[in-house]
Amino acid sequence: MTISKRQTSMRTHMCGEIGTSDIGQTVTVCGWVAKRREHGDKLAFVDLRDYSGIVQCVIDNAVDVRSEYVVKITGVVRPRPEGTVNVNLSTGEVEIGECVVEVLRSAEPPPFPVDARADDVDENVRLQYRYIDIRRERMQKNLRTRAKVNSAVRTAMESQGFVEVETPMLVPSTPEGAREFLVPSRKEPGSFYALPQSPQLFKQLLMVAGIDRYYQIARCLRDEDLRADRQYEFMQLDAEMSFVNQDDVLAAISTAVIAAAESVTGVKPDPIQQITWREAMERFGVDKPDLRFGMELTELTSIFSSTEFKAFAGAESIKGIRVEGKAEEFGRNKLDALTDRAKKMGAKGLVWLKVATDGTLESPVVKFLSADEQSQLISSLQAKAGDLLLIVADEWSMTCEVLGTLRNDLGRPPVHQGPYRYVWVTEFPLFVGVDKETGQPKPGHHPFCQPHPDDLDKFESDPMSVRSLAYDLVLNGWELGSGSIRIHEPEMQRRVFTALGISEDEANRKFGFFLKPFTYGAPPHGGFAFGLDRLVAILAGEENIREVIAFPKTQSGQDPMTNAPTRAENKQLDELGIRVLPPKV
RNA sequence: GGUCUCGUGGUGAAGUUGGAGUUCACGCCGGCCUGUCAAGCCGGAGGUCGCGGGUUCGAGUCCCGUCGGGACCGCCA
Repeated sequence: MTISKRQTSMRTHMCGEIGTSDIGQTVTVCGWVAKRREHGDKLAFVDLRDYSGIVQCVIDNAVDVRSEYVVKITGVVRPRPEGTVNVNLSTGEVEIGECVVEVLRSAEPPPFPVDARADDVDENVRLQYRYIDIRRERMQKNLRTRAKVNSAVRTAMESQGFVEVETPMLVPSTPEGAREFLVPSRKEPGSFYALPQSPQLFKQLLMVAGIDRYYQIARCLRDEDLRADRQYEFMQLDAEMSFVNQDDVLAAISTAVIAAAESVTGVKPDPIQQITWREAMERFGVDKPDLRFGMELTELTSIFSSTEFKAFAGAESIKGIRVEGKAEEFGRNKLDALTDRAKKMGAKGLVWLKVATDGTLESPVVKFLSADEQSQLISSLQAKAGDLLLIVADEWSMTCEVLGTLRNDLGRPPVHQGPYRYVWVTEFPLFVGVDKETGQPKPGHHPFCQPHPDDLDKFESDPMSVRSLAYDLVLNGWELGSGSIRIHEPEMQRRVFTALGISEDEANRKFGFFLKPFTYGAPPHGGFAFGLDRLVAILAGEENIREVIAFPKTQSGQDPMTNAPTRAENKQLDELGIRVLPPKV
């Protein structure tokens, strides 16, 4: 026996799908009472809700049904009397009359309105009663959007020959990376599994294992502080491919992302453009540029090559942004706040100039700038009367970073506001910064990432300038995910470990179980993973991934509905060989 | 770990230089009502102002601490 998408033995129609074409039919609908309006002994209106929408049922007022009662209503679809059509309701041209009402279950009054008004309710209360919150249109839509994305991604991956393989949730703890959740072993007290931060190790081993193209919609867990775009557990499209170069991986993932976006918006996004990490930093000051607005960083270093102004003289990099028409709006307080922000990020200072109505510059520092410098500044930034100009002179990375942050602060629209601008950022540096303790370079992505073939000659002489075959996918300034071509040759891996200051002993100790399989014939391979929660949130028009997760945790990592995490029973702890320390005072 | 911010009947808010748990809307309970639709009218119930101290004749309001929510920084190879 098969069952239809909607019809069951208890109902013939969905509430929100009843329309004029059903007029005259006897229908049975099931759902929750959204609203009851009483009009004397014999007449009452009941708005019945299921996930598809709301339909008005005309009932005998003697029937006692109240908010959120679960009922089954059988009646005849009929057009509404003239003048009583409700244009705000998809079913507003019809109603169900001659109703027989069966109460399947009574209900307590809900703690908050089960409609858009609950958008203003304290999120903690919504989470405490999440099963009611999810009855609302917004949550129904978001969770169904999520399902559409998952489905589109699966279809796209499978159509490209990827094989879904499930990897374990109980894995060994790995020394690098994010803090892990640990799971105690009962059979071996004192030993622990970790919950996976990602299936990284396993998917690369699947390449050694000849799976060729692997994907998984994988749950990943990281015990790091939560944010609007971060939860302890989150879902990724995780993929890995053999015998590929970077373009192959980008093409495969682009196909999946574009399919996901199209499944939700109905519009197929343009091919995803690419920029290098260097260019992203030069133009936008961040490695996850938001391409929806301009205000790009303008290169000014050469203008001030022989300047008298001490703050600019000898600076490695001088850049500026033009904040269009904001000169008047930014008084002393706001400018001081911007300067503070820049200094907190480590900049020596922030220079601001305003363009007056006569086109001249106004600023405390203008007297230090030559007429030539001033005019070049105005022309380079294409400054016009009423503009505010912000300039930073510092080391290249600091200059970019500070202005990039100010650009986002001053110009960035909410993340979900269209248009959707996807971009691949490629050629990330292989090493980023230096470990404070060891003085050795730190991996930009992870230590198994393939260096850029054009930079191999600089590997030992100038490691910090070596690019990698690592890439990020960015949407509207949100990092969706990242990936790389991996190292598959032990010689190259040794060079990278050496540059990182990891000895052969240490490498074998930390990564042995991972490195050994590579000696048995590892194909060239690369992969990618991107966060589905973030993609769904943006496509659903939400600013917070909690809105697209059925049962999320609060910022402190708790679930107000289940009260997790809870204290373990002594009996359980005994069995696991665990003793809990008294709370720190 | 840090910065900022919020906490007042079930929900959302207002609450003035510190002066009685005061107010508004929704919801809830009861009554009226035959065309409403986030119905309308009448009546009613419902709060340890997150919690604990302090200042004061007097604290929702001021101070200190604490708990909880949120945003951000650190962190997230």
